[in-house]
Amino acid sequence: MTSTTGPVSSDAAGPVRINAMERSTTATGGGSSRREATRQKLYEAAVTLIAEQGFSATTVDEIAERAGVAKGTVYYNFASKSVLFEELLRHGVGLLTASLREAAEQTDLAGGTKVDALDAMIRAGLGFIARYPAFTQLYVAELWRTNRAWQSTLMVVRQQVVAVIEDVLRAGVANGEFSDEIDVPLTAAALVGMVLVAALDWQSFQPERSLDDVHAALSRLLQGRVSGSR
Amino acid sequence: MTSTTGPVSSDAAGPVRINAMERSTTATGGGSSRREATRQKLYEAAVTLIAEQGFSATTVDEIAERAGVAKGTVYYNFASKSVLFEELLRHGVGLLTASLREAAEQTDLAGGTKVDALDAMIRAGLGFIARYPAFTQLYVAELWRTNRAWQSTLMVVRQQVVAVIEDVLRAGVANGEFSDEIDVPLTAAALVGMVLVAALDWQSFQPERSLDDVHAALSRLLQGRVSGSR
DNA sequence: GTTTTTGTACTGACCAGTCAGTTCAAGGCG
DNA sequence: CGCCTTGAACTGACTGGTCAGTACAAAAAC
Repeated sequence: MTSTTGPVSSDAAGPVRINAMERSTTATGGGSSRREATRQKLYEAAVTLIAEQGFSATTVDEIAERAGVAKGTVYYNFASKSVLFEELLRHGVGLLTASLREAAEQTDLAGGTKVDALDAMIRAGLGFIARYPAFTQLYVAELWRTNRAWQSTLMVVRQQVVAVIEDVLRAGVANGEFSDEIDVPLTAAALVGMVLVAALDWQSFQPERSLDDVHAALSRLLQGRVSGSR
Repeated sequence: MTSTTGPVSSDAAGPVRINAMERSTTATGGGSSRREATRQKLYEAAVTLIAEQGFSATTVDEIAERAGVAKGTVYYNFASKSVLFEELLRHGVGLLTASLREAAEQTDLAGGTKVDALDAMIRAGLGFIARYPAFTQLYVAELWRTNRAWQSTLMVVRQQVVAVIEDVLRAGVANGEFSDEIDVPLTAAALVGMVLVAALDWQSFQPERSLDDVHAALSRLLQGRVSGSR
């Protein structure tokens, strides 16, 4: 019921503000809010359970129980366990990319450099991970799996995240702020990894640190202020 | 049978040089080589299957079949599926840390700086991942799981990897090469993440790139040569 | 009166772990 | 050498349990 569990927290009683991806809820365009509330509860329950145990080890009965809902309801709302998971993934990644893109845009509007934009995106990424740790865990754990039914969903979802960063890197190269010798895709992947792993480590092994601490450490690394004492 | 699958390749016909952890193979002190060969086959089979599908989705029957061995043999050699997995983890991480540590030492002996050492470790890490991609996948996917039977094994194993890097960072701070304001644990985690994620991305999504390419990109990032055109 | 949820019961597949029995390899012995 | 013994290593059918997904009648909710 409480939030802090996943990327699906929005007030269940309020109007629907999910980034639309439903097949065709109803013709009215609003979508039944009762149904939507149930889905939210299922997302929240599923995201934590799957993050903790993995997809296969998590049972539909568990998800239903944690969501406070009958098992039949799960199947009334989602075609299968896998479909529930895929929609969860898409939903969460939508939130993440929106957050990153917004951070980059804000910096642009404020007349910041591209380094500033990257920095702001690091902060936004950390903020997202702090708010939705379970989702992040699940994302990392499933992203590099091959041989899985939802391979294609995973590819799409990865590309969305990386693309946001690649855009900023390319813009920086174009305006001369970054070396034109940087490898855009690899650097983007490395940056994602840096933030992801540092943040997960932070959450799992030293949760007492503040977001600012973590941000400062990563920012220093990004700007090459590691070598050179002082 | 071929290697390239996991951190468990050594020639099965050769003398036993496994990092010892056997209960009490025989009194002769050598350990049955037949048994050891079977274990190797099981490790190899398990590492790829678990990397592809995850621990829970991989069945003991599958592992046995891929290893060309009967199911009972798995249980003759390992107390349970989880134990097999834990020993696999420990074995692989042992190889990784040895490789990292060696890279750092070599640099030291050659009179290199600590930045050089980090650079050499990045290269060693990339080499390891290229040789044992399945193990790396599995490591990343399982490392941040909570609520799991092998929590403690995971903690130990993580600490071993991070410690190698932290040591170099601390040495660099001590000799004035690095700023004394860097956050050692966080920076170490970030570096691990940078290498891990960039390498997995490389393997999964742009395998045509050479190790040198990837190394160059990460090295540039490490040394802050991203900003500044040229 | 239509949509959504509930609760319970059921099915069929799948799977971790077991165990009684078989094979292997190495040493002893005639 | 060929034969036997012994214990370690291996086998694979079997068991007990679990779980995804189904079915459906009755109750809420709207």
